[in-house]
Amino acid sequence: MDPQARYEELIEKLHQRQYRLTPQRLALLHLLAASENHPSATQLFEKLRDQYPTMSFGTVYKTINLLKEMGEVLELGFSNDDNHYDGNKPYPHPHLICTSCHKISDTEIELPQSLVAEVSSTSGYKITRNRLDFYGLCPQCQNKA
Amino acid sequence: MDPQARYEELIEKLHQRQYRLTPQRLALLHLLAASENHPSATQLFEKLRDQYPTMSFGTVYKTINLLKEMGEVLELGFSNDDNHYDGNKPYPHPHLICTSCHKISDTEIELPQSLVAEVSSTSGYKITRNRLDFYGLCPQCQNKA
DNA sequence: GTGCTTGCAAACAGTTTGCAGATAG
DNA sequence: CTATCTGCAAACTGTTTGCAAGCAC
Repeated sequence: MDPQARYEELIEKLHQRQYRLTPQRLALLHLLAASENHPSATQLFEKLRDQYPTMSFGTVYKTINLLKEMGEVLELGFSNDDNHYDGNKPYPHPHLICTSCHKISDTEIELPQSLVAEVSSTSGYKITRNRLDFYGLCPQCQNKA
Repeated sequence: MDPQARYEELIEKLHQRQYRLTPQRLALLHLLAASENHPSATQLFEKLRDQYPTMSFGTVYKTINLLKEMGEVLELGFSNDDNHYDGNKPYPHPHLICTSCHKISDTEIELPQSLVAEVSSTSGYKITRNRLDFYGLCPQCQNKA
């Protein structure tokens, strides 16, 4: 989705729930609406601090958690690394993660729904979401080697 | 693989690298060789403490990290929850995670290799491993509802 | 004006590290 | 005998929480 349209959509959704649209929140929404690079909380914090020198991690996390509860941001959690966020496509989708430069990209393909159905029927689980990550070397890092 | 056979295989692999086979390590290997329930470090620690009251987290983690370096244990990291381990099938394979009772199970199906090939060719990545988790309600938790 | 939000600092949880004493080989 | 391992405690990192002051509405 177009980042600007997504930004306006996020504002509208916060407004509907009567959450306050502070300048700090608007700036964070703007970053998350264009988050195809899947930034971490630290990366978001650092960009926001340029505009708002008093910006704190607490504020970043509180707003992100608000959006998570609303289902409007996808959190990609890792055990070692810090979490990364996608506010443009908040629904589960597969990712490519470069093991050298650590960048996170979307894939062009989706997890086939038939596979989900097969797992559901063989296991008896009522499957609600999934997480699929591919780890490897991105084209640029292959050339560096 | 049969847990007893896997246990002996792990002992042999540590022996080959001239790591010392302390009683604490053997007990941990024994648990990990039969880890179809994907225990966390805390769960492993608690079971080990029954046999070795002086057992510490440091020891558990140090041995797990040794096995990780050797590629003999699969670590399933989560951002909120603690990490879980599989020493029986140390290679990547899809998991089912119950969102109610939080148990982790293996699936009967594998991620199709054709899908990996497709992602690799459309993205140009040299893919080395993957992670696939399905979240949902297990059959038992569906009945409780 | 009201009460949600910010900003700061302290708390928190899981994991890692450092070091002295213990022990496998 | 000696290098590695254990066990303890402190350090570390990313995230969460509590509270007083600030500001959106």
